[in-house]
Amino acid sequence: MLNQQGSHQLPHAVPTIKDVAKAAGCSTATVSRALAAPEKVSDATRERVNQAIAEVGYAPNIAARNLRRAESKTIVALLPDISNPFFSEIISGMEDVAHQAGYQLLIGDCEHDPARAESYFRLLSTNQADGIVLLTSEIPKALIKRADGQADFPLVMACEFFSNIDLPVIAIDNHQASCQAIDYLVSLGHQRIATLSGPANNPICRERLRGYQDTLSAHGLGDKACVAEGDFSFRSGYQQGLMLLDSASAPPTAIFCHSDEMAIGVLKAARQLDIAVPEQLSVVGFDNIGLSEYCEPELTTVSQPRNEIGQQAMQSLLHLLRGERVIRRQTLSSHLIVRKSTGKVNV
Amino acid sequence: MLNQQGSHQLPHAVPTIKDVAKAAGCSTATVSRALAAPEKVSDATRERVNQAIAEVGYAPNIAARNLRRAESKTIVALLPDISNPFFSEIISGMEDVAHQAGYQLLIGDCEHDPARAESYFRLLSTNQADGIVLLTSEIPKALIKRADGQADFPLVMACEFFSNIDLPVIAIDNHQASCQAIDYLVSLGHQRIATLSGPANNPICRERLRGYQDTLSAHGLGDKACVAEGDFSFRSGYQQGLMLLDSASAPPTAIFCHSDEMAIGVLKAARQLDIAVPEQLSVVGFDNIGLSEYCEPELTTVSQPRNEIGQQAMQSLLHLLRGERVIRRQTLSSHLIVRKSTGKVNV
DNA sequence: TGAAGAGGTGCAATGCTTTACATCGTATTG
DNA sequence: CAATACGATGTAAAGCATTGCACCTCTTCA
Repeated sequence: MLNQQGSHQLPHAVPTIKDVAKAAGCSTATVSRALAAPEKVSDATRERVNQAIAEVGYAPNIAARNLRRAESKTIVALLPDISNPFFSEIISGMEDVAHQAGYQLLIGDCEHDPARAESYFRLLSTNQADGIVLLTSEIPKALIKRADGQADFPLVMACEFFSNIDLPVIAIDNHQASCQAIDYLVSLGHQRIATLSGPANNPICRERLRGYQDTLSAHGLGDKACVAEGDFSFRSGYQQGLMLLDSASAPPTAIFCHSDEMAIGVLKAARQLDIAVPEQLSVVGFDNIGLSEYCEPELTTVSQPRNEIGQQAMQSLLHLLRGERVIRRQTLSSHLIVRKSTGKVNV
Repeated sequence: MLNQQGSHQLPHAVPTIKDVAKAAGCSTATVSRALAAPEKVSDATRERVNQAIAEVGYAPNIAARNLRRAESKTIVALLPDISNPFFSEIISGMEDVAHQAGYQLLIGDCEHDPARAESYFRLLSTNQADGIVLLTSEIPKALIKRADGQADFPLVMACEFFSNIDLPVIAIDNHQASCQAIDYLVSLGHQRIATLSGPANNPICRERLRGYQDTLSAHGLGDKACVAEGDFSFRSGYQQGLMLLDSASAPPTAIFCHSDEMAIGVLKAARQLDIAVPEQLSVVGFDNIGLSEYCEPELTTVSQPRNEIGQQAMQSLLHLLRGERVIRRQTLSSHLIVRKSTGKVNV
């Protein structure tokens, strides 16, 4: 009876591998092989199978395949906040590599909410995802330890990292990038250099702050450090910018910001206070987002190879999934792009 | 033998519904029901099942569920370009509604490449996605007609639409939004008003252009129309801005742009040509992206209720998936936000 | 008291693909 | 020519959850 079904199928029934097998006059195993491992099938058969596939309009049911193979061919990219333009090119890099390898990318926006992060992690245990690229350190750490065996948990971090959990990390050297930016400001004659940091508990911000302190100290300016804390957004840049610049006693002549968005917020604060950039204030951003070339003045900023970070991160994760060993730390190079928001100090 | 497996399972084998059934002393059917339809199971049993689930650490295998139920609980959001900040809040709105209904959102970035779009559409026929929210009209139209029966193909459009294909659409009234912007510019005394449009074959741009023409004509300025074409990007705004403003014969005193990014590009062009905004040139953008409050000068722009558009679009798609009828056209209201990039004309 | 109904549960088929193992025929080798 | 090997294909058993149907027990009502 089962074998007869084909003949009374509803007109729009979705064709399965059985229909193809029947049309090609072979078994389902052969069809499956013709698709998954063409070299295991004779030329003639392969040809017939391909024709049959076209004829019946077959597309494999991926849920069935996933079930059988116990994989999902899906990777989750976990972001702190999708509206941050910094991530779009990283995603693009990840997507390229993932697609090439036959994987899908599921973008998970945590919106700074641990519950969301948890829900994305749950995809791993329900076989809905094979691995995760983590682009934020703002998640409950318990998730990582709990989730599976320690060793080869399919998880890599990009850009960010945890100070106390050992995971493969693909990122720039934030300490060095920061040193370079501060060095440059010092070379322009600045002495009162403030930093507008991201969240203080964020490891990459800590590294950047270390670089800041170290460089100031190296130039004998260690006691002039001045740090404000923001959250990477326009708004916090604007608010903290007002605060830093409006202080009665000697305001900074340069501000190093941990994101371009905050830097642009600072530019707005400066305009509002009638402080000319770069004549009276130098501003340095971080990330080189598209906008940084179009704001006024164009922004001096630290550029990260975002596309490459995305690609490498995905590459590493794929290695992990194949059971291969993976380099624990891949450091890509950043560089300072000098535009028009920085200038010699005006005494 | 099969039934014994439990006792020689590897320590890390993933528990299945069978393990739960065994631990709870009932059948798998009961476990399944306890999860999917708790009211069909006695209180005592439900309690035992829940305990058993916790005990063995069970999580349902979603691939198996999807296979059996012939659904994926996944919705694709198809974007023209993920790096465009305009979309992030729409995505956020869609995600909220989708999650609430137990669906996942898969973000598909077409990158203006028809092949990519096609690959996302293919997810429908392979049971990897249940429906699509289309946020771009830049895809091969054949995809839509081919994909399935005409009637209730699970597809809705948001923001954009096709001129010749009837699909549920959730969007603002672009014609009216455009009229409002131009009216405002005319009320400031502008006569030479140019439009920097998005791609000319884009239906929403056409609507906006119609609004532009209609409003000019209504004010007896029909012959002063001047249209340039961009692609929504900073860069094209900058380039076309230079072109419009640098022309020898009477340059426009106002430019209405079809995206905030282009408007910001125009601002840069104006700066470069030493044209003061808003004293010598008024600029209006479209979309009210976060940045528009932080550029110099702050941008007058048309605001779309992006979050709401996303929510409604997802809501409509879910209706469609439940087989319910759906309103063909939902028009949400936009409004003009006046900031500092527009002013009275200076003769 | 008997019949009908309702609530709770289990059995087993089903969804579709993959793959270990068996089979068959032909080619190769000693 | 016999023995072996190999290539091509088929058979059937997973993989896991869901659900139609059957069954049992206990009420409830006539």
